[in-house]
Amino acid sequence: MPKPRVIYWFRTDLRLHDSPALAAALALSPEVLYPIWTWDPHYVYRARVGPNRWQYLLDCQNDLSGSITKLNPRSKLLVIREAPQTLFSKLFRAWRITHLVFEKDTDAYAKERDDEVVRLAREAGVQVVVKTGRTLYDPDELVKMNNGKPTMSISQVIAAGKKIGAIPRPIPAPDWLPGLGDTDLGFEQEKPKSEPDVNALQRDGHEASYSALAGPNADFAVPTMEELGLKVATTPHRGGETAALRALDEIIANEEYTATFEKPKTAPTAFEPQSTTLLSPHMHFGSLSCRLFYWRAQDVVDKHKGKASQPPTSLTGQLLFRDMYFGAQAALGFRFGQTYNNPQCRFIPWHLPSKIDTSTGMITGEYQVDSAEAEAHLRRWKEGCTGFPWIDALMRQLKREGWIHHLGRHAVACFLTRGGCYVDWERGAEVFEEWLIDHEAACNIGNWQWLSCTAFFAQFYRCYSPVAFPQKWDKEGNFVRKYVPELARFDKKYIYEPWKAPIADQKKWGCQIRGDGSIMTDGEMEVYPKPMFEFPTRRDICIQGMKNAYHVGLYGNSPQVLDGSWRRLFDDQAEGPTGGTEGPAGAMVEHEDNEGHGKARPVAEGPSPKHTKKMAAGSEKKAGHKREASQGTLDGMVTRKKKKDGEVFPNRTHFG
DNA sequence: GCTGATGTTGTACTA
DNA sequence: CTAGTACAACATCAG
Repeated sequence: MPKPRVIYWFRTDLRLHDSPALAAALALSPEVLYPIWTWDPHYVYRARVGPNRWQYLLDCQNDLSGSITKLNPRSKLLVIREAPQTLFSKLFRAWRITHLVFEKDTDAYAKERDDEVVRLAREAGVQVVVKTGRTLYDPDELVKMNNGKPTMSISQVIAAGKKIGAIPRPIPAPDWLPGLGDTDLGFEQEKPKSEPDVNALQRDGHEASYSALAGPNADFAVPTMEELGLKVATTPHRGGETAALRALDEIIANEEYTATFEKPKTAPTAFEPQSTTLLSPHMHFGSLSCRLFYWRAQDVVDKHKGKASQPPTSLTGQLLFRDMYFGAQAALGFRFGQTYNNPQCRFIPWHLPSKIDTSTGMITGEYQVDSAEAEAHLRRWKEGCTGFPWIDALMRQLKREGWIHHLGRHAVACFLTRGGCYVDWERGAEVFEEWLIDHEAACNIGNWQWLSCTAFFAQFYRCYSPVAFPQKWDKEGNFVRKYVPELARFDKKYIYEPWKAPIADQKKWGCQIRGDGSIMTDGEMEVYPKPMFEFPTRRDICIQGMKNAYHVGLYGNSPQVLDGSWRRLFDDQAEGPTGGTEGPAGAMVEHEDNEGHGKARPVAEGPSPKHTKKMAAGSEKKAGHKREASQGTLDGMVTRKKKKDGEVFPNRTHFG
């Protein structure tokens, strides 16, 4: 029996420690082991990735390659520049591969890609070994133990996890690796389609990702930012397993911090050092095993029984939330990333809704500009010139550094969606996807749904104020002073609402408050924009809009959402109709032009007559429900049809 | 099916 | 400065 010739396919597991998949590869006692990375055009052209996350990936790859070489001088990470879907068949043949091993990934795209690669392996007679290692529990297992349903609350995760059993203890890194075999390729590179390219703006140089299979020097080296044509990264955060393990050691060494950590009590205004661990980007790239993190934290908690914090607020609780989002994504697939056709998402008629591809039922990546005002709000939010220093400081930190505190994410997400701009959460999620170094599709999508009260969370009347909230954490405004330096000299009395400062003081402190962000300076004087709306007014409008949408009671898979007839159930100009004229499923709906959409007004108390008149067909009244009792006069109120098991996923459209 | 408590992370006001 | 309360009101969970 000849010894196995193994490809170990690195993806989001850029580490040697606690890797069940790598251990499984070594357990085959291979003759040769090829550690490879496939430079996937999906991430180069289709997924939104900014320079900071690219840099972080390269950090991880360089560190990993170095660590591999330390274990065997005749090995390193081989970066191969072709789509895995076209590469593998050729690679199996060229290197006479017998086994392909990789870590399981339940991300919607990854699942589709891996299914295809597994198919190619079968075709080539190559055995495939897949192991879980990305989450505490296997997300598919978690869903199974949750009665086949997406995990939508932390108690469901804990209950399902109990049924699965103990979270495995981490396994040590290998102390040796087999060497590479012959690395001749002997086949042509299939160049990927570079259009459409959502990342064109991330580059300022010539894009040469696919110059040659093994790179410009034919040595399989990790690319450089320059080579990829990417703009220079501005993040101070560096990736790599070595840095990750060092950071974890430092955190765990502080037993008090580790044992008593409570997320809601960590300051979103803290910087140098931050109040949370900053381990999330390491877990995204797999340069840190979440199970190593879990057990090192849990061991400290066990040692300090009694005074230690508990899930969900503790450190281990944060990891359980991560598993919850992975479980929801694993159950829903691509639908998880959009409201349209997602049974878990409440339907809210946000501004700037996604365009839908009617043949697939998927969002296209483009959106309808139903309101010029909302479009301006989105642009100013993204660029950090809303005129609210707390929001702008966070967005500027996000753009520059690729990371902001979890509660800061709450603040800007609430502000963009249900607590200010009434813009679709999918727009915000796209910006985070582009800029976060720890962008994890499942967690990002889940958190945006949470904050926008689309799924997971529903208390829309709890609304973050861009003034009161940061005041609670940082009375001096030091965070704002760092990231919005033009306000650095303002008195703390005005630091979160500088437009209230007298003109004379503004001049004295070297910054005028005027304009919409398009003017940055005026001679010697700096300029910071006026707030783009009066927040208390907008908050009230948004809360009324949310209340109204909740009353209408549609979900992403409601027939009226699928065919576009939902518009008839919402008042024109009440916050917020989209004013669009194209139905998502191509259904043209009669609809007056929403002229002057700038002036949204709060809807009257309770649902308007329109809602009582036009019920959502397919919904039914909840007789005797206390919500109806409290609104007794509103006889047409519609609520969600109670779903029974098996009804959650109507097989209405085809996916994948 | 009902009730009451709870839900990682609100605000504004009062005492 | 901190603790408690009303605000207006959602979904889930335990019993």
